[in-house]
Amino acid sequence: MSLSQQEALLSQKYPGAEQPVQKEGRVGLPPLPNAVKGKAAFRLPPEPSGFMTVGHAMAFTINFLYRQEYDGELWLRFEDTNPRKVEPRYYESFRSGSKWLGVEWDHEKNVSDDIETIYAHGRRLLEEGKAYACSCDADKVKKLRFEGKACEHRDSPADANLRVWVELLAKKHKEGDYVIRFKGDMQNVNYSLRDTNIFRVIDHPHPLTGEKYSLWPTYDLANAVEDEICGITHILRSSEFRNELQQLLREALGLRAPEVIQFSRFNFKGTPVSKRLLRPLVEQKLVSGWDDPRMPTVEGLKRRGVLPQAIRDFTLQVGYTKTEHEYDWSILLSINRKLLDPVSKRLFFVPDPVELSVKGAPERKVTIPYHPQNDLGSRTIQTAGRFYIAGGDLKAIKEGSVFRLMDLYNVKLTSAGPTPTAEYAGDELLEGTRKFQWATPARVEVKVLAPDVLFDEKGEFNRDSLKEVRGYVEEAFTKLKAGDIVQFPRFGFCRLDSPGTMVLSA
RNA sequence: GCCCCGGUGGUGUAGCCCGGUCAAGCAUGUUACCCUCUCGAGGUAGCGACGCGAGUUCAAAUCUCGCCCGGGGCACCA
Repeated sequence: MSLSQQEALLSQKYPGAEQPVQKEGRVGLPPLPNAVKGKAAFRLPPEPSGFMTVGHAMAFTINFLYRQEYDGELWLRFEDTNPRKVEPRYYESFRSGSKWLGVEWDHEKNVSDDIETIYAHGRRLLEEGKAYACSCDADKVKKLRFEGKACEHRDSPADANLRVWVELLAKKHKEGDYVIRFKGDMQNVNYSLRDTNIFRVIDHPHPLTGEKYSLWPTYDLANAVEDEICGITHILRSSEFRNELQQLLREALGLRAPEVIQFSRFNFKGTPVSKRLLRPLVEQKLVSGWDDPRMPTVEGLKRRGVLPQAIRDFTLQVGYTKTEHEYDWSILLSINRKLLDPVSKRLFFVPDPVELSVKGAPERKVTIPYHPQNDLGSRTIQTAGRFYIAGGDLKAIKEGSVFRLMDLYNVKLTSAGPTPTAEYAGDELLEGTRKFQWATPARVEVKVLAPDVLFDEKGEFNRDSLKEVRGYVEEAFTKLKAGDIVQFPRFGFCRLDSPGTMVLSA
């Protein structure tokens, strides 16, 4: 059948079908399966074993956005069941980072608060013969697990297991002497289901509970119980977490099963989020710390002048998928620029400054608005015959040609030598003249740090990841407060980091 | 090795479930021009992609199979 015949048949059988409506692309995050408005609960489950990164920020944002959309509840829950990894400063990092981001949570808790409840569930598994105490050493466990064979402890009677359990709670056993294993299936293709450990002794003080407990639940049990306690309906998390074991534990304990939506980790090209890669940089002092503006930590991004709204908009725009991805900083920074543009004061910055004396320069007191369109106030500058302009700008100008000192007047370069001179060339705005920003002798010296990716394409540390540009800024710079972001025209948006030091955002 | 899960322009994503509206949308990037006393922001136009192969079908980015490539899991970590 030819196309025209098909069309004829179509309009005959289904009149109107030949004028299809354009489908609209999805805007925002996709709807959640089985989500009921007003009855959804989500969770932010960081392990406080490192600083909050963009990866966390994005995952948190997704959960928060859904909380808003479904009018649900959001838990900030610290997964602190490994006292050896957890530190107080990291809890705070997630709290302050989330606040900064604008992610508001309704409830906050630590898994370590609920150890007794988790013990109760563990005890039940033991009583019901669904778990057992095992004293095999780690190597033996591994070997038997690989072979798909059970050890002699699997069939211990419940009261014998309970006896060990009580001893464990009373700290009668050292680390490694016993573990509690959940009876799964020693033949399962998934090794993690072959009688996984759900409790182990960790002989190390916990930052919150001190020496009170030494028997700690592992992640899967803790999570299954906690999600029940919090009434979580939807779990949105990245795909390095497995679900089968938790599901089995829920069944064994009669707990509800939340919806689970998984997505790939949020990676940025040249800036991995992984602690394994980042820690050596900090330890070897290749970066100034975890809050270095090159770092993908929330503190790093903040110092770089990335606005919380930019992270939110970015997250909304890229969404989440199961595809592996490596984001380019350009999208985030582009969003950031658009947010910054209408609210950032313009200040003249002269990199690599060269002194320029202008003959016949009229003394002026110019008032220049801080923003070309929006009312952000203005500053007044007193000018005489001495200026500074950028070395790079000067090179672009031939002797005898005219350029304009932005927002001031025109000037003709009379000598380009090592001590360049110019002469006043009228106020009238001439079409096609180059316009350069400038500074007067009342200028302030600044250093601008320009962050770049931490790793090059070969995966090696980028030695050139923090370029430094020195120059002069006009006097109004002294009125800025730490954290203020301004635009240096023809240079970029910069954030005042510390006295005399700016960080280039983009 | 075993078990999952993915592959749409340089980058990110929409579309895939329910085949035709897709000679593939949007953003970023890039090029040119317009606007602007900024190389920012804004505007207009251009560039650029369905991993490969087979099958089903009148019709495949979309369904099926095989292959290739990538990621993750296989802890007394979370």
